Amino acid sequence: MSPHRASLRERKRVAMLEALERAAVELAAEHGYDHVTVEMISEACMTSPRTFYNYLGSKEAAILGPRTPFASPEQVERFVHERGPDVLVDFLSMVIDSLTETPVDRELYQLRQRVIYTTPELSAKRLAIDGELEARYRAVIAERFRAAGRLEATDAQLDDEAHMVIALARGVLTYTAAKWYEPGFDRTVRELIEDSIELVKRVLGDPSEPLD
Amino acid sequence: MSPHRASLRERKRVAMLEALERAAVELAAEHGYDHVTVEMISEACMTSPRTFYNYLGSKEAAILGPRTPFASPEQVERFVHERGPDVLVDFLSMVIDSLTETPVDRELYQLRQRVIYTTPELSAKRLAIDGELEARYRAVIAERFRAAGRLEATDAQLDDEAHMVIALARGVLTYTAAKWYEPGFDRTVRELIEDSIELVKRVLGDPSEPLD
DNA sequence: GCTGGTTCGTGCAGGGTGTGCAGAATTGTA
DNA sequence: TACAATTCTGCACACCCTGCACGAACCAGC
Repeated sequence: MSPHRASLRERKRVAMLEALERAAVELAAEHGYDHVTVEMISEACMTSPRTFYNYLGSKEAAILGPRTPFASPEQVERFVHERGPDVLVDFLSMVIDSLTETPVDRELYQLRQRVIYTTPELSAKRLAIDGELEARYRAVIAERFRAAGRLEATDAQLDDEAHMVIALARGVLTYTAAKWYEPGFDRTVRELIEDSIELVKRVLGDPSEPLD
Repeated sequence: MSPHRASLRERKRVAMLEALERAAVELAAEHGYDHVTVEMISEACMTSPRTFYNYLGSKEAAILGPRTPFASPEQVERFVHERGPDVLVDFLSMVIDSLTETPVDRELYQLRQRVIYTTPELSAKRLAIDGELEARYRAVIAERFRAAGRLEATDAQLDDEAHMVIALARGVLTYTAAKWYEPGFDRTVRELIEDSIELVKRVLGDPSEPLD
C-alpha cells in the first residue's frame, strides 16, 4: 500500500491490536465471556486497561472483532444499475463478493464464532449488527428498483419488495454460512447459493402444494 | 384467575412494576435513553434503585417491556399436526394468534417503539430477541415437516427448509407490523398477511422474469 | 546522535450498571 | 396484638467505561 515500510509506531499498534483481540477471544473461550475482565485481557498483553479501551472501545468489540464490511460504493453502484434476470442472485453475488474480499484468519474466526455462539449477549449483538446491514442493503435494493424504472409501483411498495428480497437473502446466506463451515466443505460458494435459492423456491412455490 | 381478590402485596407489586416501566419509558422518551439513570427512574416512583433492580433486573428490560410471547404448547401442537396446504400461512396464523392474545396498552407500546427505534442499543437488543424466537420457531417448523412424514429428506434438509420458512415469515411480519402501525390503518391482519404473501411470491416467482 | 514536537500510553478520579448481603419495614395470619 | 413471612432498602463491592493530564515513546530535522 504505502511505499515506505510501516513505521515502528504503526507496527506496534497493529501488533497490540491483534494481541488484545486474540487474548480476549482466547480467554473468553477458556473461562467464559462473563468471567473475563478487561484487566485480565490487558494484563495478558502487558498493558493497562486504559490502553485496552483506547484500542477496542469495549470488551464486546474485542470479541466480536472488526465489523462485517458493507459493499463498497462501486459494488453498490454496479448492483443498482445491473439488469440481471434475478434481483436475488445479483444481490447475493454482491454481498458474497464484499464478504470474501478481505481474507480472514480462519482459526481465530472460528474461535470467535464459538465464543459468540455460546454467549447470548454476544449473539444478540451480532444479530443486531446484521440487522443494521440489512436495513442499509434494503435501501440499496429499493434504489435498484427505482433505477430500473419501476414506475408502476409507489416508493412504499418498492421498499416492501426490497424488504422481501432481504428476507430471502437472509435465509440463503444463513444456509450458505452453515454449509460453508461444515467440516467436509468442498464446493464453491456459488453452487451453495444456487442450491439454497432452489430451496427457497421449493418452500414457496412447490406446485404440488398450491396456496389455498 | 384466583378466586380471591389479589392481596395487597400483589396489587402493590403490580402497581410498582407498571409505574417503573412507565416511568422508564417516559423519561427515556423525554431525555434520551443514555441520559436516564436508574436512580432517576426509581426516584420518580419513590423507591430505591435496589428495588428497581429487584423488579426489572436491568434498565434495558424496563424499556423493552415484557418479552414477546412464544406460541403456547397447545398452539405449537396444533400447528405441528396441522395439514394446511401452505406451511407459511399456517405458521403466520399461529404467530399472529400468539401475538394478539394479550391486549397491549397501545399508547405505552408506541412510546416504547419510538424509544427503542431511536436508541441503537435497544434496537439491537430487540433484534436479538426476535432472532432467538426465530430459532425456536425454526425447530417447531422442522418438527412439523417430520410429523408430516417427509421421509425423502434428511433432518438437515428439513431444518434448512424450516429456516427458509422463517426467513419468509420474517419478511411478511415486518411488512405487516409496519402497515399495522401506519396512521390510517383500517384492514384486518389477515388481509395484510395475504397481501404480503402475494408480495413474496411476486419477488421470487414472477414468471415474466425467469431465473437465468 | 541530539533535540524539539508530536503522538501515544498510562494512572487517576469518577459516574453508571448490576449483585450479594443483612437488617429494617411492611404485610399476612393466628 | 404479636408473631411469621415476605419485601424493601442501604451498604459494600466488582466491573465497565470515560475525561483528563502527565509522562514516555517515537519521529523528523539538524
